[in-house]
Amino acid sequence: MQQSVSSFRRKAVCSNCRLRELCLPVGLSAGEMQRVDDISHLKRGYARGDYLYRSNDKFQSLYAIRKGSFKTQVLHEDGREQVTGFQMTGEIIGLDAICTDHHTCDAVAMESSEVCELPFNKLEALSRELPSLQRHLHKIMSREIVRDQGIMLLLGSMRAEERLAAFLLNLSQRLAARGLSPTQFQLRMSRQEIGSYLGLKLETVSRAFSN
Amino acid sequence: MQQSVSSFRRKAVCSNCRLRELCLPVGLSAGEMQRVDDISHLKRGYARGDYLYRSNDKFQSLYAIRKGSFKTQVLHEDGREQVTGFQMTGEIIGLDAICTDHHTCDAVAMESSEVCELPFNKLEALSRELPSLQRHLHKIMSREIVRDQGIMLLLGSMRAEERLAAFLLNLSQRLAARGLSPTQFQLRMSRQEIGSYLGLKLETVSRAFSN
DNA sequence: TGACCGGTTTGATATATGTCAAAATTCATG
DNA sequence: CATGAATTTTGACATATATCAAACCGGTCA
Repeated sequence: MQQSVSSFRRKAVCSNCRLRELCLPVGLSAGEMQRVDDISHLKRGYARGDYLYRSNDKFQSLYAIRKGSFKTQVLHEDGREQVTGFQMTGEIIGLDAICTDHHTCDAVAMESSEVCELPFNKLEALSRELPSLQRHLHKIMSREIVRDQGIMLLLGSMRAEERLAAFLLNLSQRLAARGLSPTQFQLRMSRQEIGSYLGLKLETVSRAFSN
Repeated sequence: MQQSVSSFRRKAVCSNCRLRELCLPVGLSAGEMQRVDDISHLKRGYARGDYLYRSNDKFQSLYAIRKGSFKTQVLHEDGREQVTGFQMTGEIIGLDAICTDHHTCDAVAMESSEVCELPFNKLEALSRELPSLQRHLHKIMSREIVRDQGIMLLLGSMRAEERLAAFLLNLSQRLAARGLSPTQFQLRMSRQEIGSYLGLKLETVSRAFSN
């Protein structure tokens, strides 16, 4: 298996989720990181189409994506759906649920995926002890707010081609940040899903690609 | 003045900002509330058009709106602007700035307004001591994320009239929650601003109103 | 191999919203 | 109270995107 070496290293320092390698360069010491790891559980075996959580599910945990990718979507009562994001390795999902204690969107795996479950009560308790964890958590939430602002700008004031360009650029940057090729990558999402995310119909997305 | 009685009460229990009356029914004891109040400063005298903060300003504080209302907007380099929200009494703004330590949007007063400044470092320190404050802060951030999801749904999949209806309904609910008339109220924002918020041109907003 | 199936592309046309311009209204100011 | 500026409404028309339909793929499975 291509993972045996890193698995070994993981065993040595991080019995559980190997969160250190996700969640970005955060100013946590090894010991602090270990404590976060101690409260988290690895959950594997999500296949394309599997739900990580559904709207209205009781809120228990945040999830750090360890492998694969997910989409999040909100559903209007009348069946309309809006994809609110595509999340990849190292990103945290579930933040929407804190305010009502229930999830307000669905999270669906887009490929074979694994996550680290982070029980939120424990995370809160730990972040009272560890100021740098506390700060990190706040930054993650704030970053999500800023991301959302960007999407509002996109949906509110860009035309179809610009939206698609912005989307691809964003994807490219996030891939590059993970050491993957920023110029060549496979889109895990359908035209339909991209369209929902960008506020366009799939035909429009398709045409925007052809041009 | 219509405020003299409550001013007196304020003096007695809350020297500073009278935060207890804002920021919603939060599970803080009087003593805890007092401690939050102790770190906050009242800032008054914002007139229509005044900036509370600007994009790229160094992040210092969150602001609880104590009187009046603000709009927040992000600017695209090419001059396009997108209004990302209209905030009223009791709402907290500035959360976007945590992640980069700089504000990512402008906040502009829409009428004569006052805010309580909440220095974020102190707020974080205090929330390490007071779990219920910590939880409250997380809920506020999460609520903002959920609000943004709702706007994405609006911008991504509703037609002009629906957007306007959703906007007015939301406004009405927030006013009602503050004990104001939910059926009759004055719009403090221009057609242009509403349009920017809803991803529409002002003429379209105007027409949607007429129909 | 061939038939099927979901997803995608392409085409023809419809429609919602944008654009530009003028009239109407409201607001500010002297 | 009068004047002009700013905002809003209304109209005629342009256009980007949606809609509907058909053809085109690329993979899966018998």
